[in-house]
Amino acid sequence: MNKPRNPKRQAILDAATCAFIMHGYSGASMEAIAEAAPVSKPTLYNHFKSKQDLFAAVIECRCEALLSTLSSVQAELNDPVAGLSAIAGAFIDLVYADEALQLYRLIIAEQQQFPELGERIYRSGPEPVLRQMASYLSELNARGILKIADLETSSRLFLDMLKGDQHFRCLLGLQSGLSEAVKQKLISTVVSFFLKGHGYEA
Amino acid sequence: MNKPRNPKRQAILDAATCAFIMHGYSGASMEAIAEAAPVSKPTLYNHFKSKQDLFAAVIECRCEALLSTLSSVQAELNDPVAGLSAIAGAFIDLVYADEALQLYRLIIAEQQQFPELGERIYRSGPEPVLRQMASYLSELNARGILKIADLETSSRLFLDMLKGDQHFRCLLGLQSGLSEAVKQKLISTVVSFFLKGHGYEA
DNA sequence: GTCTATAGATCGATAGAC
DNA sequence: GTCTATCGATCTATAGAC
Repeated sequence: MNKPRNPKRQAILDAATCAFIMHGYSGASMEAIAEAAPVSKPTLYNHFKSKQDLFAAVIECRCEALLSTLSSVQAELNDPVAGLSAIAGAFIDLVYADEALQLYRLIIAEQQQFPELGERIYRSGPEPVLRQMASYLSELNARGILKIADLETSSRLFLDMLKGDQHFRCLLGLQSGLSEAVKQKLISTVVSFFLKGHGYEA
Repeated sequence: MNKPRNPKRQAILDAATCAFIMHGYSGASMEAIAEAAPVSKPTLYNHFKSKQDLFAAVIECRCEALLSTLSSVQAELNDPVAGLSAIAGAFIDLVYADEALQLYRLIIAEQQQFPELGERIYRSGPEPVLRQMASYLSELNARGILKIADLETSSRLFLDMLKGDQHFRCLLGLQSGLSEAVKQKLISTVVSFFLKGHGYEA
């Protein structure tokens, strides 16, 4: 449908992404987006038939960009401390990234205006991560390293501790991310706590 | 400054609260708020000098309403399972309440427009809860029931597990809250996991 | 204090020339 | 496809009568 390389279209998408992130859906005007692109309004409406259409395209684009970083986490199976730490590190890098935080804000903000958006995002973002985590824990179970009864719940708790209050503080603008030192401390604390809670002896 | 009992002012605040929650700051119009109150626009501008002023008043009002429910959690000190479960239950009731979820969405959404808002909310909401939690854990330490090295971190992890992925799903509109059964299961899982992770034997 | 009426600006979206 | 110019609606905020 869309020509893959259309510089104007991409310029519009970039300007719109910036505008929606900065001012929200209602706060961003098509006029300002066209001016920032920079194209005229009719050109804008040539590429996207409406404001809603443009917004959907922006969300889709951001989602793909974020998910592409998710794929390759090589998880060590013999050393659960190293394996869980690697997963934790990748997860933190993903959800604390500036672009991710901006996307979080935008989706949560417009959930009332676009009810189907939240579900689509969750299915294509957090849910795959949860499955990947449960799958890794299942492997640890199979090797007799851990004995976890409820894989999904344990996966959730593990990720929740990594994306908890600190993440909320980022969403509120109290911090802009996690320093490397804080990140490493968080990972080691959560991993050791998680393993101890599941009866693993180091 | 403000007369404590002003029915019109309260009607405006109620209408504005509803409008901001439903459509966000930019999406809610002073015209619609005045119509819903119902008062005329000049009356509205008599009570609140601008849209920003009205928004600040709405946030303040909601914050007070939510914090008033926070105060009285009687924590059992001899039985950590019962004590932690009580705290967990109150915390869940607080953050999963419809009004709280709506407030979360609104604050996160408008963080870019009102940068100081996030900090004020955090200082008057999550931070006191964190202190209360740390204070309780400190008491358990003093009685020799637990041996927690980092009270703040442990408090955070405990609360994070209660307000994690499920809370995020609520913010995205995938669920409207927690059923009583899910809530009880979450509490018992988290409490036992937390105690085990800190070396407590039941 | 409260209303009707409206100013002044800006919004999303479009018509028509090139 | 891209532009200039503009429509019709709606927005925040205010002037003036009661």
